[in-house]
Amino acid sequence: MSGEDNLLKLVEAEEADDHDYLLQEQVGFILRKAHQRHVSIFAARIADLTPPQFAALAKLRDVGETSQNQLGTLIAMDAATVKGVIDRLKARGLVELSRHEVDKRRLLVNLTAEGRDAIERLIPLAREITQETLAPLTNKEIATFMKLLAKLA
Amino acid sequence: MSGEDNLLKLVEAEEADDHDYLLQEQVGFILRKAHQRHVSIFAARIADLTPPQFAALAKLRDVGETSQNQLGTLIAMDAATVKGVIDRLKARGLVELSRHEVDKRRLLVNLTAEGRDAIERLIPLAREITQETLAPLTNKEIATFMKLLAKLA
DNA sequence: TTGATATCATTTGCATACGAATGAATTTAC
DNA sequence: GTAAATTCATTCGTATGCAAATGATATCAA
Repeated sequence: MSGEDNLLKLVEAEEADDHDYLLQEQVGFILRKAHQRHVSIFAARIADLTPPQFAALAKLRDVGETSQNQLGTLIAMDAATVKGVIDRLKARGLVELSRHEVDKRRLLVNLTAEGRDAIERLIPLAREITQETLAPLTNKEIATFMKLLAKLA
Repeated sequence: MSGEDNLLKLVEAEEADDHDYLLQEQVGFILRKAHQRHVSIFAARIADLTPPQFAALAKLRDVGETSQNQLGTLIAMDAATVKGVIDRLKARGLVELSRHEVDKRRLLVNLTAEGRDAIERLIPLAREITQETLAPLTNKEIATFMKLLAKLA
């Protein structure tokens, strides 16, 4: 029996023997590998920033000053994770922090001039990263894939 | 202009103004979110094991005793990462380690009886995790998606 | 055979990622 | 108006994930 038959079997929820559970056909495993490949492509093109750091800068460019928590929501990071990311961007002078004047719980984050320069400079590279990540697909496949992937995210 | 128009624009490599770079349309960002969602589904169904730990056990079940390095290759983990995963499985008595008799560099990893019981018990849950992860798609969409995702991984 | 390479594993350092607990500030409910 | 609940941020602990450096062993090549 071929791997594709196994996939079909699983999809159709037919009986599947426990002894032919194949890790390499599970969506979670392949999703993890696809993500790894993307991160590797990213690192090759943008060496001095990680994808989460880039995401924070790109989103700040998009929405302007926001609270750390709100930024985390926008880029799908929990509070603990976003704190680390912002701390490191701050240490490098790419963002600046301030307290919200009315709601004193909130920590406002904004791009510095240097941070704005950096993100503007990096966006063309990010477009190339997207292209390279999707390079194994035709344009038509890309459109299909992005539509389906979005449903899973 | 709609988001889909932006996507189309990007796919077709037409000119794209730098001021409308949208993070939430980039494949890397959505891939990261889809992966996060899968991990969350996994944790809800299998609380006492992480996806990488499960992958190690499932692959050992598949191939039998192997070197730590080889196992890492099979489950797409570098040497440093796989060491941590195996150490934790060993601490819980799910795998056992031994030295290769001929090649003394190699550290052989194998399931214990307890490890084998665990993975056999978990495989049905893993099938459910796959199903739930893919639940937003129809069967036809699943087949398409898995085919395209595999090309990117 | 021995010197250069390559492989296997380990360790260190850094960066996500998230659950859980905590404290401060705000909002809601009554 | 106050007590309860919620929100925002921080901290801690654990677990990937990977680059780089190191040491031990094995293989290759001259």
